[in-house]
Amino acid sequence: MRVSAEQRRRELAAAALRVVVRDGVAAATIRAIVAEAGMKLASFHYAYRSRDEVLREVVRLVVEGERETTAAALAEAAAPPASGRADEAGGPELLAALTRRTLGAYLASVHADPGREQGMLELTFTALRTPELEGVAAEQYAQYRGLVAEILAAGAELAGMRWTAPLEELARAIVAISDGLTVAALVDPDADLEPVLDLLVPALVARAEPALTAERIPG
Amino acid sequence: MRVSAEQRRRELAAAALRVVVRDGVAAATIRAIVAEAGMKLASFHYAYRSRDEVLREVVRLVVEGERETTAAALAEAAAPPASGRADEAGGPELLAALTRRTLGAYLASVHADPGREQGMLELTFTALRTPELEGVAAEQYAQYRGLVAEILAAGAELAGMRWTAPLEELARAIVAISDGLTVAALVDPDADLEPVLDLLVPALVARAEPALTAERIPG
DNA sequence: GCGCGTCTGGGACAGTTGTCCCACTTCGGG
DNA sequence: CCCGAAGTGGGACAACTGTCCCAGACGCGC
Repeated sequence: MRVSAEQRRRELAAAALRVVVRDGVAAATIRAIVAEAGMKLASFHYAYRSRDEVLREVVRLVVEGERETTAAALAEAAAPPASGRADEAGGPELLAALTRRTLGAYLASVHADPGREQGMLELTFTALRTPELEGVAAEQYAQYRGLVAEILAAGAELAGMRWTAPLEELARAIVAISDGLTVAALVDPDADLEPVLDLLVPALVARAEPALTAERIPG
Repeated sequence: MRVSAEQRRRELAAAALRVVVRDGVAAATIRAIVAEAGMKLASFHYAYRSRDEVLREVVRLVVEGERETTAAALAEAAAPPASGRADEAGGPELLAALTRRTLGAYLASVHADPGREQGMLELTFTALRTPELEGVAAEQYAQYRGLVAEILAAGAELAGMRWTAPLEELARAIVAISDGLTVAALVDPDADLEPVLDLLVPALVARAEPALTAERIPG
């Protein structure tokens, strides 16, 4: 079977991601990657120049994946409104519920597939230690913050609220909180992190106030 | 020069820690460790059975180090009271300042020596992936939480406050926050994390109330 | 139909790794 | 003083790594 180099690149990157998630970055050798992809060793250097290059691609792949997950999450968050929302629940309470639910969903995904987020953090650390991957980690996290900012904006709109702190600032805080929760969930999968969410979510929502909608301005 | 096996174990563990901090866990090969310690390769297997065994020892070493750092931090936190404290500043404000200062000091240490905390996280992740190191990560974080709980108790006492949430719960949250801030500082060393602290510290202090001291009970 | 460039297969290479071994040195107690 | 045990030195080993090479097979455009 003959496949284009571009197709091969994608398959190899996907295989590399699977290996990283399952066995960790350290185990993601070129041989392990091509085996996962069901290819021959030589095919690798036909598609990529080096191991670092695949890892860079993997990070890109992951960020893209998060983007899709985010989009899905946003759609889902917008779904349950049918049961009546903006009028029934107050803005702040709704925003808190949304924030809470989103963070909770993320945490559930970590519990469901711990290797995934651990692999991501391992990738980040590898990038930080590898000169050839300079800037990859920073870029990865900039993307994360951008995604979170989108979610924040969407959530506020949904709840009829307005953030009183810069979105980038809030996004940075949430990304940090997510990473912290991730490590906590990885190290101690049985721990109940709900109280931690209860502690942190209000701090976030405290940075929002009811938005003045067009309907309410006339008063 | 002839040294005892015990001495050699300590020196090797210390050398291993230096390598992990400077070059990462992946670079901490047996040869790199003995080179760092200025020993011969054979000396290693005379002191340790395997690489995993040193890593386990390194984690223990690190936790001990954190314990000392913590003790020093507690002493320092107790120092500035000479300028008048409990009476001058309100309990909640003081507790907030203490919390803020402690987290800030930790963050400063990450900026001062990024490799150290990255190395610690790498060690944790390695432990999570290595069957021979099962339980090491959980133990490491249990110790962390214990240390933080001590700091919390001391801080509350200093400020004449009382925590209204279980100490273990608060400690878990703070450890998670610290990890999140660590990753943020590692990935983007130039970022200003002060606003994030401003956001999170009040959430913690909100779980404290003025303690009823003996002097105030009579009323 | 066919030639040429694209892609594949298998192997080879040097470097590095963890582990082990055996001859040697050095010390401490008799 | 001297012998046995504790500690040291240097090297060897197989396994594994990233990288590279070259002969061959395939498919597409002419």
